[in-house]
Amino acid sequence: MKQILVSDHVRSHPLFAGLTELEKDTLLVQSRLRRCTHGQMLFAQGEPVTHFYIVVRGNIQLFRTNRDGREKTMEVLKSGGTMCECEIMDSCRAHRVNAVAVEDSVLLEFPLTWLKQSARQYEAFTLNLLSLISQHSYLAEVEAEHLASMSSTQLVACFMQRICILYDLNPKGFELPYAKTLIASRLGMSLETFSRTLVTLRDHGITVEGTRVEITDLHRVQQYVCGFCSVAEDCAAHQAIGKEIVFTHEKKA
Amino acid sequence: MKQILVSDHVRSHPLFAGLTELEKDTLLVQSRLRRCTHGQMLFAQGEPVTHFYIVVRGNIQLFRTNRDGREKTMEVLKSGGTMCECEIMDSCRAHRVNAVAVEDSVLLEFPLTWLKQSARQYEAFTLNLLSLISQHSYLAEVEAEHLASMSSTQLVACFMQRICILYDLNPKGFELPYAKTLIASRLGMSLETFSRTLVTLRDHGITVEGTRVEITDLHRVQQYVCGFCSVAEDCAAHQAIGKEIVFTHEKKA
DNA sequence: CGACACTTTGAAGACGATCAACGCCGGTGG
DNA sequence: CCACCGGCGTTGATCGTCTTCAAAGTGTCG
Repeated sequence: MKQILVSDHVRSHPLFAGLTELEKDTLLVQSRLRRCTHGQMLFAQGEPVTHFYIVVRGNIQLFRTNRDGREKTMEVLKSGGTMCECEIMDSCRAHRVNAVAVEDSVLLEFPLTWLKQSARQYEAFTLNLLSLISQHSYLAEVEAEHLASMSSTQLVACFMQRICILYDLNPKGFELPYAKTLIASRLGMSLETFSRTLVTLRDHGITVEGTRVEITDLHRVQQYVCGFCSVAEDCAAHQAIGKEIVFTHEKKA
Repeated sequence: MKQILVSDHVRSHPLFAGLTELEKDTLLVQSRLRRCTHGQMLFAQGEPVTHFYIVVRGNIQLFRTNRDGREKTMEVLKSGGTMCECEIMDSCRAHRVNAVAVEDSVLLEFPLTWLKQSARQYEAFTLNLLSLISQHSYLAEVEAEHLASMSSTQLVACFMQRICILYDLNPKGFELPYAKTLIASRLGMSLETFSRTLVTLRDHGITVEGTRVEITDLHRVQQYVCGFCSVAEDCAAHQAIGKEIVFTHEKKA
């Protein structure tokens, strides 16, 4: 029963768009469901790449570790997120990031060769994969640009907007989906700085109390954030991608 | 004659690896050679995406413009570099960057549909394209991380190493391939800061006089840069990619 | 020679990281 | 039931780094 639900969700994943149900069966039968508990390591930097993953439930943190021992969170994947497609298609042997479950999570695990073979075999899958990686690449670019051109406070404001769309939260009041420490790390700033921005944000249309967030003045927020964002449709892009990847619930058009 | 030389170069481009000469013919016949002069705009942010490009000669600057009018250089493409594959595969209609020729340059121009069709049609091409985009995505990630974790001086030192490999320059003495203003913009720092780092770099094994650079102590440079670089084989990765993409001259193994 | 693009250098200021102290909360064990 | 602890977040003070503004130096080309 549970298994079937998961399958249904995964079947509507953009990666499988344009495939027949039969083809999806063939592809999905090679997957394995994997559960992991809060704090569990999925794989570590330097370990051989063995699988491709789709997150079904929970949040997975991807991060790198410096020689100094400093950590940088590259990404926090939610349901629908994918892992390792780049490493696999790039024929990179060793993992370039660490992956750890932020909370109890469920993943779908595919053998490495599955991805390469499917990319060869199914035209639609190929294009979906290309599209997925392209989007990912684009987002990375935009993020790098944001990092370079926006202040901490703007970064956080931008994050709040995205989180809201990505997790389908009500802007008028929602809870942060994960710890502030993780968010700060994700945004590449210290926890202290992050904490301070939250106070400042009140002047820009976002009120935060504990883990509760309220976007009080969306217009002001957008003015504040997007003035420094060179990509006009940036937030729109984020939205689109968010909607596509979410498969826990349909969003109205 | 010239045309033939260009073709030869392009034929050995990693994008066409694994294709028969006949297939390459079919693919390349759809391309058009395009020359552009120093300062010429290839396309601008917001304009519709119409072509895929491979740089044959010269340097092309890709940059974004903020609402503030601030510019951020995303990339400087050299011969062998490709443009717009992400926009095309992502089915993004409008260009997300501006492209301008830093110097007189030559490009190979393919219609938009060419890329999508070729990706559908030739298995090898598909995988090459996936690999290309994956690498690109990975580099973007690494760069974002560098930006976040390294000092300006370290960034410049890292840049010097890469430039050296990418352009096949002799570390014991070479000229910067383009203006310092552009490099600074590429590295996301102000020209003034860049200029100042060059003085500091002397203490870390790199001497710069005008546009002349000499890496006097490679070991020291690497120690200085890679200590903060979380990806162990980072520079190795850059190297590999550099070698693959260069097609103006073969490098010894 | 003078105009202009490019680069260097100096001084001031802003921003974020770091260190340190403290408050809050949930869990555990006496 | 209370005391202690550890994880997490806030707040304050300080310090280093990078940006900005301003001015002057260098080079090339007409």
